Amino acid sequence: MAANPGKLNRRALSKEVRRRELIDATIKCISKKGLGSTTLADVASEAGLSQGIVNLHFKSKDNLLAETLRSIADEYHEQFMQTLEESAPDPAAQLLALMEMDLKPAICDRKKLAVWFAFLGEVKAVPTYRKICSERNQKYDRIMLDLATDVIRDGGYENVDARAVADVLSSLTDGMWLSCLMNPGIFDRHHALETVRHYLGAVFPGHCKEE
Amino acid sequence: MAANPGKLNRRALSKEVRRRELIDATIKCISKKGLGSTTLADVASEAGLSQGIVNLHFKSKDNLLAETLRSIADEYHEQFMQTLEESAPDPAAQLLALMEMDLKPAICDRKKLAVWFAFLGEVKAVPTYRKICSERNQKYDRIMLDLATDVIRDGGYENVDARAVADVLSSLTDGMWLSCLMNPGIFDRHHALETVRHYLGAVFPGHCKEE
Amino acid sequence: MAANPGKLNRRALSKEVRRRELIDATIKCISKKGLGSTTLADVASEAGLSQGIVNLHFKSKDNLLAETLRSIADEYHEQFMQTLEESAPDPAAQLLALMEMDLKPAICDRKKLAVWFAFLGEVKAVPTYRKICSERNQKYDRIMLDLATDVIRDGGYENVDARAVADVLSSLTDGMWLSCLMNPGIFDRHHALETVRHYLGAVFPGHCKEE
Amino acid sequence: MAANPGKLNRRALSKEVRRRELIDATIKCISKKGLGSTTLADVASEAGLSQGIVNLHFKSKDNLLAETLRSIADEYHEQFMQTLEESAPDPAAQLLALMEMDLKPAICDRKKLAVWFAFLGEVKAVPTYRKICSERNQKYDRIMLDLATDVIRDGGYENVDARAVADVLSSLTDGMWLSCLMNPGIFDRHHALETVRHYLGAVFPGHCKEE
DNA sequence: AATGAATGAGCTTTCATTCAT
DNA sequence: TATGAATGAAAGCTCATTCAT
Repeated sequence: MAANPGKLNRRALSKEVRRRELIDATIKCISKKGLGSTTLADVASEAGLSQGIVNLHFKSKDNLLAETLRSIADEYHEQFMQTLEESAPDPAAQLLALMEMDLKPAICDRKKLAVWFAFLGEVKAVPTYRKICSERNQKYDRIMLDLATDVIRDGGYENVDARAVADVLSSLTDGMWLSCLMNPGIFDRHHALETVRHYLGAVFPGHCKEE
Repeated sequence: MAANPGKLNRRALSKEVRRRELIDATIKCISKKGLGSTTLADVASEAGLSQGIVNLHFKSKDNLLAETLRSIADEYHEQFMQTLEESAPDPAAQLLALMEMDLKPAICDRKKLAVWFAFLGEVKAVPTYRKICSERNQKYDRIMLDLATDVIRDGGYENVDARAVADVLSSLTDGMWLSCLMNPGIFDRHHALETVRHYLGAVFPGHCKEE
Repeated sequence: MAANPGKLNRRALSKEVRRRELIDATIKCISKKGLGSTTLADVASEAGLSQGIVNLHFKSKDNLLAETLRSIADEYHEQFMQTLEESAPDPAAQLLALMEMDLKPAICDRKKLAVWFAFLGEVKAVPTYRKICSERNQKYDRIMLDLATDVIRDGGYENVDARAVADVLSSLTDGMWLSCLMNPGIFDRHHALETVRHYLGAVFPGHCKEE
Repeated sequence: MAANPGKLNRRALSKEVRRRELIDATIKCISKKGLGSTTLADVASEAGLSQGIVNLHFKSKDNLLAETLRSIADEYHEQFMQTLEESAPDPAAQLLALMEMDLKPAICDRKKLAVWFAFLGEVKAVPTYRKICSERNQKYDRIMLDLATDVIRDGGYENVDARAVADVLSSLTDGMWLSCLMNPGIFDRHHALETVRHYLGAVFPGHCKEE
């Protein structure tokens, strides 16, 4: 159908590549200067491109920021689902694997966390952000809840509340991330992981022993 | 001693009152429009005063924002210390009281949390903010750690790690606040409190039974 | 007629004193920060008085500046006339005395010259300033011209143009002042005086010999 | 031919040309309104361009002003050097030519002088200005001094001080310019030139006779 | 598709001036 | 008279956006 499908593909690819480059540049800028001080000029300069480039590819700054947030959320989602699969089928192992994932250097990284919390900080004021963030959270909460339910059922922990376990685990992730963001040099990934194990060992003594 | 103490006091007072009004207006604006979209004109207008008023009393916008953050931190600090005193001397009761405090409507309030997280979101980019926030956190962490240590010693929970307990509790607070901020209408204070009790009941079964 | 003449006098005096203080403060400020950067707050602060004081005594900033310029011009005028009298009646001696006066530390002083030239710099844009400055200059030019005419007549320098002599002397003053203003540390009062004598010795060899 | 030729031209202009236009507009504005009353809006409007244009090309107002001063100094420098060359090799002729140049309508022009003295007026307060102005002056003083030395040596005026001659000539220029600036309508270029000749005739009777 | 000069709305900040005390 | 908090107009500057090339 197309006169030059190869060229079209190349073009389409190149367009996607540019968007990727710009989003990456945006992440770098926000991490360095904060959301409030990041300008389109900063982003273009970081990407080694020209002034008007962002409006060309993203139409507006608001759009670029929303896409950047979406991109971060998507990236996390991919990691999350992959971890979930790889650690199947034992729900207890899955829970632990997910918590470990949240502490992996690739995810629990000050630069990325800075961007994530920068957007979180505008959540109440920018409905678009809230939608993206809360959708993400609800999805994971649901999965964590299911896993906790399975562990309880399989392990005979009838008096443990799955909802509470899921909430604590979610909170632990948020809390550890904030700690990592705010106490650079002090925050200890290893120690954080032990805290997670401490909690899981306390509620599921048979399955998750502290090391 | 002073020639005209009454007048002096009134003047000094009035200046402090103005600053208070402007900080309150700032909090309202940030909560409504976000940190990035709050202008000095917004603040002045919210306070019912004129354009130049903020620079008159705070010298610069940056300074106003830092003072606002400090004010929020101070307010929390007061509540924290008061709660600590009122619930003394039982350390287990104190721990629970502090967690309950964090869920009090006056503190776990979307408006205030929005402001708090707005500043947190800029923490990596603005050293001033990080200093204020991390000082605050370290202080409370220390107190929570001491309380947990006391509970463990008094209750004979030799195999429980006080550090881990303190970290989980800190994380729980952050996690619940984020949940409150992001899921208006869904977040349930009572339910959150039960989650806290669920955790404390798990680590300190003799002292903090779930209701 | 006045109910309390003593008090009225004191008031009148004090009012004049305040104006004097404020004009002096203005001169200090302009000399330090320049005409363009001097604010009423600077002036009030320099005078150790409060914000609104200038508008109270001078009605407006423009007025303060005009009065300041007038004050400088008046001060110069007094010195000029006194020098003229004291060196009378020999016109050649008077000419030399006036030129020496222009180099006196009290007049050829970087601080005062800075203020004088600051106003001169706005002469084209501010008619008020031009009026004050050019009236001053015309008057002195006239006197210098008369003195030169007398010297020429008395000394038999028929082929010397009095007009030209007066112009050169006026120019010399301006040029030396500019030199003093721009080359602090390098400008040499003594040397400048010799330059003046060099000129006068050249046109009036019998009367003004170089030393 | 083009749909909007004016607009097209605007964009096509080189960066250097834009800067030139803006400096010219600045000179016009300062000459009209004075240094203290010239705003960036004035400059942009005078250039027929938009508000933000100056900050785009000059980064700041201070920078624009410094560049403007430098441009004026450069322009004078070019004229000076050209005159020096064209009137070589007779030093007496060169001296006279340079003085004549200072009185040329293109240089002894109220508009340009207003700008020059506006900057001079801020010299003590703005070190940048002083540097530009005093560098300029020192260079010309040096050249005048050399020329005077040559005339003295060549003409056998052993008892004339070259330094004094150079200083008088510099002062004459400044004085005549001030006179031109302050006495519009009265100042007479021809008469001023005669004053110069009067002086040169007095010190170098063999070389520079009055006409 | 990409550039970057130009725009202009909107921001922070300064400051002469006013006015209740 | 004197104060200094408050005003509000006007300034310099930033930056998202546009558009001719």
